[in-house]
Amino acid sequence: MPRLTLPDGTHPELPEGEPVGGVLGPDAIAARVDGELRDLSFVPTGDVAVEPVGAVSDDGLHVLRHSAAHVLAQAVCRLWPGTRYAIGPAIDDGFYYDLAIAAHVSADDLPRIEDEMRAIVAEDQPFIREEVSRSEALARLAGQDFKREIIEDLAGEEGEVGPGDTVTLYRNDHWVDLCLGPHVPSTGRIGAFTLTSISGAYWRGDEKNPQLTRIYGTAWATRADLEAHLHRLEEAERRDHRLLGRQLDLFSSPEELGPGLWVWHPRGGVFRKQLEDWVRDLHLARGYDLVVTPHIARSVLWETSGHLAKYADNMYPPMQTDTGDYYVKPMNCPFHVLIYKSQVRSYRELPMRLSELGTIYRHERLGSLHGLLRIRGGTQDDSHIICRPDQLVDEIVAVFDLTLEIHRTFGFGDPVVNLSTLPGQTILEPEMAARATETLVTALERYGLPYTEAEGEGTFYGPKVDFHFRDAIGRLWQLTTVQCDFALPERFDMEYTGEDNKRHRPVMIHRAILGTLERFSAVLIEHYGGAFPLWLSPEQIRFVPVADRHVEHCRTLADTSRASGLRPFIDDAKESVGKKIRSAQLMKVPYIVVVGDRDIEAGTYTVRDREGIETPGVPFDQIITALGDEIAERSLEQTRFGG
RNA sequence: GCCGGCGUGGCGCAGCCCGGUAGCGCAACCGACUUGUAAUCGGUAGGUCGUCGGUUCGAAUCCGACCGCCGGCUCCA
Repeated sequence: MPRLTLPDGTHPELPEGEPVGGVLGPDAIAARVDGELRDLSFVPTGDVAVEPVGAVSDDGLHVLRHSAAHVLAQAVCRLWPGTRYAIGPAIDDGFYYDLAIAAHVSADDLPRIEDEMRAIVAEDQPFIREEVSRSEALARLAGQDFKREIIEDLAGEEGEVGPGDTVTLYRNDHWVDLCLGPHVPSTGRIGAFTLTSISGAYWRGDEKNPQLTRIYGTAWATRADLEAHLHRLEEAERRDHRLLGRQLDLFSSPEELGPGLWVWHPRGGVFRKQLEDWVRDLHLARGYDLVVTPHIARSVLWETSGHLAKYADNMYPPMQTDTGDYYVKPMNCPFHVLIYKSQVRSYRELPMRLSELGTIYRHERLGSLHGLLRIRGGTQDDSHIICRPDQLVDEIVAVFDLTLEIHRTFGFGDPVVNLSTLPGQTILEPEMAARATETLVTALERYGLPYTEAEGEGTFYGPKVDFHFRDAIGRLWQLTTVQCDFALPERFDMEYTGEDNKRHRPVMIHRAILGTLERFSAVLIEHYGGAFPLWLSPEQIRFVPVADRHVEHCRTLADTSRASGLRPFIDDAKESVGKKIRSAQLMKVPYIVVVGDRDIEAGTYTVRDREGIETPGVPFDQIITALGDEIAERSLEQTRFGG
């Protein structure tokens, strides 16, 4: 009789041939047996450690969602016999299944599919695991050519599953799928789910392969969890920068401009000025030099840099002119190299930190464009640090430090750091590649940053470290990138004269901390839900005259505010006070001051903040001082005038 | 780029399936009210229905091409 070890330390014995589920209680939907995720129906052959897996755990949700994916495919097969099913994994927050459906199915059909899924859940069909030979699996899944391909591929893999080996099938009712499992014991355990969207996806993600219909859904342990999740989605929708950008009159992308290109309106422009001035000042304070470079350059520059060889797909096509072909820049680095090379450099000049808010154009795939997050024209806070090899680690560590300082200012959570190693296609010699990666690792360890490795995600000229930051509603955004480059100095034959009076090759660090300002602005808008901290707010204080006779007084207040460096606005529309308050709130104006007879007489004012909290009797210079302080501190909280 | 959905005054939408020369709300403008913390009332103006072509006596509506927007195309049974 197998002897079990349960998490509570007890060691019950399990009758021979009995499944582990029997001892795990009613809440378990799966089990962890000696660390492996298993079905409740798993029958141990010897002594094992067993833990119950409940639906609320990460493991449990994964199992639940994977099972829901099966039910989805099963439902579609019931509705449209002849449907071929490909893959249906659990993903973050949900699941999907890729299907070749024997009919044209659109979003309108989702409720129908959902109803069919509910029927299957109501039937409470047991999930039955079977281990069968490959040939039997092929027979059982006759006509399922995607499954056949997977089974045939498995046969080709070394080790684990050789030819003739068994594969696992899961069956509920008469519907069979090739699957490793595990699954919930029966369909009745899939409680709270809903289908969310439908779209196309290629078989195995390759556009040369046939296109399948992908149906997405989400599943949770309880209805309350599902609803909370749907709420989070709504919250994300409310924060959508494309929507807020229009509502707050920040920017737009008129069709005449072209896809992925944006114009910034006055309100967006003043926001960007604040951001840009601050970033530039910060760089100057950290020993960077500001440079300015043009938007286009001759093709020879891009030949030397290697962009034309490796990056041409992402560049706008060349323009022919009387002096040859010119390309619009997709990166700033070659220009900064030219600045470096404008003189003979001494070791004493290094590190040289060249910084620019450089506008670049990339011909991104049409379908990948997305608001300001994925654009074809944008401005990077781009710097290139050119240094001696022995300065490299210190310089990278300094970049990490600046990165964290900048992101703390915006109130992001702790970063998730990735080290991306080189991709297959690179212009680097293997030896240089190894050195570059090693340097980044040393810097990460020196600064004490925990990181995970992402293989092959680096750029064509070097490996990189990326920082992802968590926003106010828990989403991660990749913002900062730091790249270590031994290739461009070589290609451009960059040199400096060393202490030994000999010529040496410098090393280059590419880094963008905010990334693209457009993209970063979008992230900030979503992070703050459009309610910017005062220092970034396009409009900082709005004066609302109660009647026409108060407009003049508002002008005086606004003038004083402006003279103190604030951005005021007077709403003298012929509307009710209530209406004007409402429109100010909708524009997320930080402070509203209603001005009427009472205030003018008293010489003090009532301040209303974004929360709608009103504080009466505040002297005007106190308002000015307080807002000045809030701006100077770049505070993330509004001033409480009540004390 | 590929697949699917969508494209109607500045914005959000109805009308399209079952062709017969466009409608609502907000915003804008004008007028009245002169107002005290999230929408005062009344009126006016504004669209050749993304573009081009086709079918038809007649097209926002049907068909085709193009342009644009949205979602997806990585997470390996």
